[in-house]
This record gives sequence, structure tokens and C-alpha cells, in this order.
Amino acid sequence: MAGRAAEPEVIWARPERAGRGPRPAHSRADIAATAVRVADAEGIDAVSMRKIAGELGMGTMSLYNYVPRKEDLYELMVDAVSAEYAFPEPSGDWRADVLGLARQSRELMHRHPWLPGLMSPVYGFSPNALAYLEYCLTCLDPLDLPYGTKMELVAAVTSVVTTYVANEIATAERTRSLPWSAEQEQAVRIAYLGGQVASGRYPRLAASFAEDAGPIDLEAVFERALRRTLEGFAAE
Amino acid sequence: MAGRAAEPEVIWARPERAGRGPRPAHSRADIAATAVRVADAEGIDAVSMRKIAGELGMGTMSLYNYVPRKEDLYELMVDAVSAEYAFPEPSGDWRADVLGLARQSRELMHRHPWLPGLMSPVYGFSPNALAYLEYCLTCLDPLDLPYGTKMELVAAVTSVVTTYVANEIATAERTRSLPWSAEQEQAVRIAYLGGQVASGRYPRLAASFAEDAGPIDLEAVFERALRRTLEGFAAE
DNA sequence: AGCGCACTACGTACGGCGTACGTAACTAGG
DNA sequence: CCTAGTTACGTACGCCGTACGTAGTGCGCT
Repeated sequence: MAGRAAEPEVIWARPERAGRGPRPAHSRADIAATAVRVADAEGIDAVSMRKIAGELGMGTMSLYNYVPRKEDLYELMVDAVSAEYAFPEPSGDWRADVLGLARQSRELMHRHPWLPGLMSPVYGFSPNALAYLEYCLTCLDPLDLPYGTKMELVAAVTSVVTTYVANEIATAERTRSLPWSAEQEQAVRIAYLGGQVASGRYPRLAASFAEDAGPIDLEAVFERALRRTLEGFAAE
Repeated sequence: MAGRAAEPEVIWARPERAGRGPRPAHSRADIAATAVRVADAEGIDAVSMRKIAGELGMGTMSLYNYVPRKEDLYELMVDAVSAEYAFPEPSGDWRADVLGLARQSRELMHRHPWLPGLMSPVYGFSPNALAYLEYCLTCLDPLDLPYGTKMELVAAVTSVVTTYVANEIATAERTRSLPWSAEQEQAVRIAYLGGQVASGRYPRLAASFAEDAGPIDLEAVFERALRRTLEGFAAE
């Protein structure tokens, strides 16, 4: 008889400790914490099965007993940092509560800059994700809308937060960790962009660049985007 | 004297044909089109420097004469498919025009499912991206807002489109191309989720799942998200 | 005109990656 | 107690991006 066909995996459905066999030497929490530490310190590309196994003092392939595929390791990481959320008692002002949560998300992503890149609809069912979602819905209790719409609100906020913070992080990361200086990078981009814009093919872009041009306050942009998103639902 | 230090690269600033040396045997357009074709047919993971060079009939390392880093190849790809946009004369109804553009984006991403994953603020300066941005601003001419705010509108729409279509594609892709059937996957996820929700720890989630539960119309969700986003700016 | 240099082309090689597979030790359920 | 399923781990395969060295080529400058 052929071996069993591959089965769908949801890592959260698989028990941490199997009945038979030797007692596992490590816990899922250990593994996740190690991967998070490595990613925070050396970037997400440093998170390889070899590296994490090494950090844990186990052979590379032993890690596969705990984490069947690398993607699952990412899933563990996202769940692990999601435990950092604080869920204070909802105030009754759903807008303020959701804003607070979004700000927490932003801080979380700044603490773990690899997080936006791992955000995926697929990871939406980890234990801490469920708790997060339940808390969001609790904050939205005062809002008289069907749950379907509330879910869309949560999705919209998540989308805004993820995209905007990803942008913040991308620009910040490019500043450091590149073999050339930020000034050089800026100079090259400005020179190129200036040339294009000066060509006259993009009059509105040119006008846009000419407009005031004070330094962009990323946090203010973030707050505005959030408020607009919430207003869209408040009006509903 | 040591060799020159690494210099910042903007591929669009580097001329396609250098003055000296033999005439290049391929064009950037060829290369981009080949990479797009491979990504469309076999997925973005099939786009490797070796593979693309092979498809073009050149040695692997020759490709590096055209594309200094793999990231630049991605940038070429994004720019290439951005040429598929149609830019009809703006109607004067900025909302309708922007909606039309967003729908074009959605279709573009469905034609090239790898596109959302390559979207990055960094690629915002390719020739076709500039043309897209200029056209967006043209559509927004009737709207009396500073260019800074119009740029935020464009960013907000882009964010919504990218996130939502990425979700659509992720769920669709997981359905095919997995070694197990969609029904199995569904069954496992439902079983796990059902168990969690039934535990009583997530009463609002449970209520949400219980609510009507007709099949989700992804396109309708997309349209609603867009309209809410635009309303946020119309009210400003 | 002709020289030199920047460029094209390409093979080889290095150090990584994810992970399939085989083997040995071990422990809990029947 | 036995045995089946688990843990642990080394080896190996086929990929990947790309640094580097070498050879040939044709434009720009003197």
C-alpha cells in the first residue's frame, strides 16, 4: 500500500506533544521566540531552518519534527508577536478603541519590522489572531452593524496599518543597511526623478513636487489614513 | 587604488545601451516580457536569474549585464505590466474615473497574480508608474484638494486594491496547486476553527460565523472597500 | 587612423537554501 | 512486554543569487 497522501496542515490543529515516542526537547514557544529573536536582530532573511535549528542546539532536520514546513515557522512567529497586544477594557468609544489598537499594531510592526511582510490572510486563524479578532469585535459592540460589516472594518484597518507601516519600514530600512549612504541614494533618485519631471511630460507631478515640500510626517499620514477609514464606516 | 565603492542603482537611470562595447543582443523589454511570461505561467518562484537567462538563450551571468540585481528584474516586471493600463480621457467625475482605474488594477493583478507581491513603494518611479501617477492626478483635477492630499488618496486606493486582490489571489491559489484537495483543506480548517469557536472563548466570533453565512462575494467586498475609501476623501 | 577602454558574453565556483530520505534510539498504548 | 510511532540527526540533492576571471568587441578620443 502506498504511503498516505499528503494531508492539509494547520499547525494549530496538530498537538504539540504526540502520544508516543521520546519527550520533545523543545516547545513551540521556544522555537517561535528564537525565530523572532533572530529576525529582529538580523532580518527575516536570516531566519532559515538551519539557523533556527542551530540556535536551538538541534540538528537541522530535527526542527522538521516541530515545524513541518518553513511557512509554518513564519506562522508561529506571527502568532508569537501577536501575544504582545494589550487588550484593555473597551471604553465604549469604538473609534478610540480601534485607533488605539491600530497604534499598537504600528508599534508592534516597528518592533518587529519583518511582520508586515509576513502578514497574510492565511495566518488569520492562529490562537492569538483569534483573540485579537474577538477583541476587535468587542470594541465594535457599540457600533450597530452586522458582523459581516464589522469584519470588513477590521480588514480595512488591518490593510491600512500593514501597508502604511510597511512603507515606513521600507524607507527606513533602505536608509541603513545599504552599502551606500542615504545621501547618495537620495541624490540619485532626486536627480533621476527631477530629470523626468522636468521633461514636461508630467505637469501635475511637477506641480506636486513643487508644492510646499515640507518634510513628510509619516505618523500624521498614518493617523489621517486611519481616521478616513473609520469615518467611512461611521457614516454607514 | 581600490575599485569604486558600490553606487546606488536606479535601473531607470542607467542607459539601456552603453556607448562602448558590442551591441547588446537583447533589450530590457525582451527581458521583462520573458520574466512576465514565466511568472504568469509558472509562478513568481520560477523567475530565477538562471531560468530567465536560459529562456533568452544567454548564459546566466550575461543577464547581469542588463539587470544588476534580481530585485531590478522584479522592477522591470512591474513596470512592464503597468504598460497594460488604458488611460481614457478623464470624464470629469473623479470618483468614477478612479473607480475605473482601480478596477483595471484588479484585473491586471488577476492577469498577473504575482503582481501584488512585488508591489513596493520603492518601485514607484518606473516610467509607467510615473505615467500612472500623472494620470491619477489628472483624474483628480476636479477635486479641490492640495496635491499632497491627492497623493494620499492615490496611496489609499493602491493600498486597498493591493491588499484585497492579494487576498483574493491567495485564497484562489491555495485552492489549486496544492497537493491536497480544496475540500480537504476546507474541512481541516473548518474543523479546527469550529472547535475553537465552539470552545466559548470567542462568543462574538461565533456569532459572526453564525450570521447568515451566504457565500462571500469578493468583488462586492472590493467595491465596498473602494467606495468607502473614496468617500473619506470626498468628505474632506 | 588607430589605440585603449568600457562593455558584452560566459564558465566556474562559493556559500547558502529547503527538504527528502534513511537510520538509530526511545517511550507510551495495547 | 512488545511494537508502532515519535524524536533526533547526518547525508545528499537540486536549487538559488552572484563574485570573479577571461576573452572578444567596437565606440570615443587622441
